Amino acid sequence: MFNKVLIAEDLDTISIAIVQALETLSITEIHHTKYCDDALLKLKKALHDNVPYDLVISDLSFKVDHRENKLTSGEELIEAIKKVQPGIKTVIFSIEDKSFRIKSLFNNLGINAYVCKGRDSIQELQAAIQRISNNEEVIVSNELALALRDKTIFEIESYDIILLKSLAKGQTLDEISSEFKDSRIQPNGSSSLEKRINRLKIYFKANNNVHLIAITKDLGLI
Amino acid sequence: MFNKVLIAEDLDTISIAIVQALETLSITEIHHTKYCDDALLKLKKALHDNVPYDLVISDLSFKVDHRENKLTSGEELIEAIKKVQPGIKTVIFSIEDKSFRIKSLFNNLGINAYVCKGRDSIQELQAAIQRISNNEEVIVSNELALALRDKTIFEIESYDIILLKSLAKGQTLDEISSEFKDSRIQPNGSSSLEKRINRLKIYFKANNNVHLIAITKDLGLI
DNA sequence: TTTGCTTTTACGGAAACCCGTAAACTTCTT
DNA sequence: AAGAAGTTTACGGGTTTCCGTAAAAGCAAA
Repeated sequence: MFNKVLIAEDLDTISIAIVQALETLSITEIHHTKYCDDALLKLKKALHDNVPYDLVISDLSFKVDHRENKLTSGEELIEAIKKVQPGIKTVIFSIEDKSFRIKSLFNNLGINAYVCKGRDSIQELQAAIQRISNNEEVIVSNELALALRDKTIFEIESYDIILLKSLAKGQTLDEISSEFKDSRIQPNGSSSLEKRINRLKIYFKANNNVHLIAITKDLGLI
Repeated sequence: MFNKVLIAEDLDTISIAIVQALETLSITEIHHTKYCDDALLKLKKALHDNVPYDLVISDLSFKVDHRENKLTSGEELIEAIKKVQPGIKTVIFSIEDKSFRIKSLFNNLGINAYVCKGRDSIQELQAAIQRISNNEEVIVSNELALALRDKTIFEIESYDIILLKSLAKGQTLDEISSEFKDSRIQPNGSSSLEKRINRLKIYFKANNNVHLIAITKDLGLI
């Protein structure tokens, strides 16, 4: 089992429960931060002092408040952590249940487990930690496993995200077209943009641009 | 101080912390449910047995799972509760921080306090409960108080919400027009709909319909 | 270099939007 | 009952989206 664990979770209510859950796993050193920046700092310090953490458990979204922070999300935090301590084990513990986003967490960040906050998430979290410490393979909490195996999930590129965000900002196709030309983003012909949007509309079963933006916003894609 | 309190909160991690917070206020009877339907049932039972609850603390959003539920949100739960036990005190404890929505909770549901889940929410929750038990007036957790006093907040009617939701569903103005005629919603001329949408676009500084929907979705209005 | 395939771009017409103006209808006052 | 004020609807024309077709450009294999 792990010895030293770092928790990044802003909600006081939740962090209490996580700490309790870890204590029952007889983990001796449990540290907790409410901000991503603090978590990275603690991790660097521990590494420097030769008493590194074995495991990080992080939320995805952190509330913004008066404090200025460099890292504003769990994704950014994990990315930064992997740069300074690539071998560390990571668990995401979040309310997010959109398969799109979770899939990208495994693919892009290489997390070891994803546990979805829910009605029995403490058990799931404990089980996930157990399995990671036994070096079992990547772990997804129950209901999500199915969604992720679904290979039909359309591969949305960052290009599509930029395009959708531009639309959501109220720009016309011509405006987006010239913006893309300025930023050297291709394809940038207004006709190609149309075609790309059309692909998205077909995939998401959207009647028109308004519908498309509503759907992708609901999915948390933009 | 209250004697008998009911908590409706789906996330196991959070409910643990709430229960602990209430225990330190020396509240003797604390009950907890993970589903809105169960909460209403418990409340009815207690009322029938002549040992009613004094206070309800509820989350706003509840995860959907395998179970079929009549009540799917904290709003619906509070509304149902007020029908069977109008005098009961109610607190909403949620992550939601959109002033539009919170304002409507006070106006439409008549809740006694709104506490926003955050980095120091346990203290705030305890303070709110204290104040309610002393019969002090309506309570909003700190940062929100300012937003709510802002009288400039545009009065969005339910008509506007329906209109925006129809747009977000991808319907055209003509489709919405005939739908409104069927549902006896007025005004329903496609020209009037345009005018109304235009008012919203001016208020929200939206360039076009796509932009308008993106903005209002971000605000949690739809 | 040619051939075939894919991607990108261009074009054109129909539909939906955007926006201003004006007519028709309500409602209220006198 | 007539007029004023406000609301709802109709209409017209410019812009943008929407959608099909086709040309141009890029690329790989022969």
